[in-house]
Amino acid sequence: MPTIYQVAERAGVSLSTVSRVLNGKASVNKVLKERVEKAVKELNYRPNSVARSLANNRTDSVGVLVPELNAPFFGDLMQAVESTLRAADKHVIISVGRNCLETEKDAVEFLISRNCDALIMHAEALSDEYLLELNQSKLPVALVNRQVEGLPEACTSLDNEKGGYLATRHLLELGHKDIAYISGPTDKCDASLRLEGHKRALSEAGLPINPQLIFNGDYSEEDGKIGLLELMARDVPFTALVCANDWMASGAISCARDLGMSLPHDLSVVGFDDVVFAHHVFPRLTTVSNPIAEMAEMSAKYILNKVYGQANDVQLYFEPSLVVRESTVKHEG
Amino acid sequence: MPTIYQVAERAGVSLSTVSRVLNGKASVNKVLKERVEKAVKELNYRPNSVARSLANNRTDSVGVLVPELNAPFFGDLMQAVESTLRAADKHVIISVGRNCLETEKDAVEFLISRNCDALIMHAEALSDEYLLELNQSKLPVALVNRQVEGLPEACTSLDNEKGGYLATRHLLELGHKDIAYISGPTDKCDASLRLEGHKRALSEAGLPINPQLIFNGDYSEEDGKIGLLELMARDVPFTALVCANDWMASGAISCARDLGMSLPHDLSVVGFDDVVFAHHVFPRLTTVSNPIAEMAEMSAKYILNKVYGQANDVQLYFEPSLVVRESTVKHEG
DNA sequence: TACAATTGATCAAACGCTTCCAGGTATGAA
DNA sequence: TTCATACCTGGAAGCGTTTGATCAATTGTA
Repeated sequence: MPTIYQVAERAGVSLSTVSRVLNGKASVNKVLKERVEKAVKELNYRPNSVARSLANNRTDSVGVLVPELNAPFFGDLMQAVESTLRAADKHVIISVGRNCLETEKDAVEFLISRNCDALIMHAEALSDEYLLELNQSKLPVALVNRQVEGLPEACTSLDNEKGGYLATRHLLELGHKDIAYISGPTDKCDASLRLEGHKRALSEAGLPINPQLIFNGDYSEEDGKIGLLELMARDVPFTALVCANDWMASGAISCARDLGMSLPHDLSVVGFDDVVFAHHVFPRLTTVSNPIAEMAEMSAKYILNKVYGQANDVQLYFEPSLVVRESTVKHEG
Repeated sequence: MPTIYQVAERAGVSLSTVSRVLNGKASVNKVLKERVEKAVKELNYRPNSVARSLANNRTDSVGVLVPELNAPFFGDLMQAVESTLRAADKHVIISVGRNCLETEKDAVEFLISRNCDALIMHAEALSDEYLLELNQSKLPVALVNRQVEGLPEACTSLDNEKGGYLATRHLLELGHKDIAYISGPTDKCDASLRLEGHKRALSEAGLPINPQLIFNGDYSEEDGKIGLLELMARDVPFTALVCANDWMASGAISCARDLGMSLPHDLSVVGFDDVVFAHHVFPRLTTVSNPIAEMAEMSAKYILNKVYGQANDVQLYFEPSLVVRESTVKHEG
């Protein structure tokens, strides 16, 4: 591997000059510049990014923390972050948090020890205070799909309340009146907002909110199944079901089918997130789209602005929209 | 951020001593060692990984190249690589290749310029020669799910032929005799081997191989659909269908249903890979499991051995197995 | 007691780059 | 022609480590 010194030697200039040519900051005599460029080509020189980082105190790398890698939702997130950052010649160091406080902290420590210039995270267990302190003391932070008090400009988020509202209103418009709901864990902000939206839609339609028609799940496929069984066991009839994410919707649907129900006629189901398999389930899932890729892209752009002096437009709030497929039909009766 | 020098000062020793304590290589007087450790704690010192890399000529980072991030198959791969490497305190830099020669080369260049110590890749477009040269001249390489001539110990791979064989034999055992096949792109090794396996199963059963029952797809969901339509248009009857991956199987299944067929009775379908959504499709997909996570883990361990002096057992060849779900049934007749 | 052997600590160079500072050259004006 | 100015260029320090060479101290041995 040739060094900058060898380039300088070959071009017959000092290494400061080579450095200047490479970074294009200061102006350099045209003749020398060309000599340097020629030497760079001939030697096939590439700057050593480690040495550069040491001198610069900046690594051009961004840590990314996600709960897991093998889930469609986070795949979309990663994809957006990687391509945005890569286009700016920054690199992405990934780390997984497993949705667990200890692991998330570990992961952050790990990324810090790697001298990342910034962090982009989808962190669910870390507290607001921790994130605030991190952002102040150590390194800039961007949160995807989460609101942290005190970091308004660093957070992208979705109007989850509206999403819940859209899902339920869609069913109401189809004539359903008895609508069950399988919620995500209500200590999580997004889950409780989605539920709020559901309730608002019911209220606006002048319908009562029956707690017997609400089940609290944990966003897992399994809990979609358990939720449906539990709701049916309560013996309050319903013709439609809203699930707070697609996993639970899928679980509920396959459970319903196992019970011998014919979907969507016996039960209309709406999901949330529009993950990749939403159209693989049968009947193809009507769901609320979650623009996670755009949110992730914006988080990346925010970091690009904040840390690397770019000036991208950044949108922080996102609106969900309804994606109507085949899992919902008119209520006859 | 405290430096090693400040630790040395506080502990009243030279910085070389601190370095030795930290790296635990040379022996250090117990008293001094404790003083150093105390100082490290008090200052909350963490070694600067960039400076360390410069001095060591080693970054403790491994580049990972995958075709895409938002696909279940590669999510499993990434997950396995990340956790294996992370446990060894190495970090993972990701880069996407989009299955395109130019982009893959770019991605590799990018990772090289980032001074990775090694590369783990699921590369489909890069030639064997390129990979060989890369491995020899620049940095060690591990290939997941691919065989490269000249790099036997660096490649993990699946017995694709056997996978194709298992899929078709399963259908034969269910009494099917007219079995269609939607292949992946036959210039790809895995696709052509899967097809070989299919043919072997037919031959062993004494059945002819009818080219009219074979369609060449490109592994996309869309081509599953197109393939089924084309096969049906050829007017050679068949009661079962093997698809060379789950995406095409899913496409074929939803197309079949759109045509009014009742699955699995009108058509048994087998997929390949057992990706996460295989059990979301309806009927739940019978498929051939592809132990991509284990292969990825082994690739990571191989790198750990080769570059970082570990001594893990590494398995290079993997056997697929059949996962029977509900998309295949006995042929009546 | 004196010397050899061994242990352990320090010094200083090296890793490859950036950038401040000083000095040199060319340009234009007086 | 001379001097001030602006513009470039080269020298050298510094980024935070690691590590081989060197040297001091301690222990053991004759």
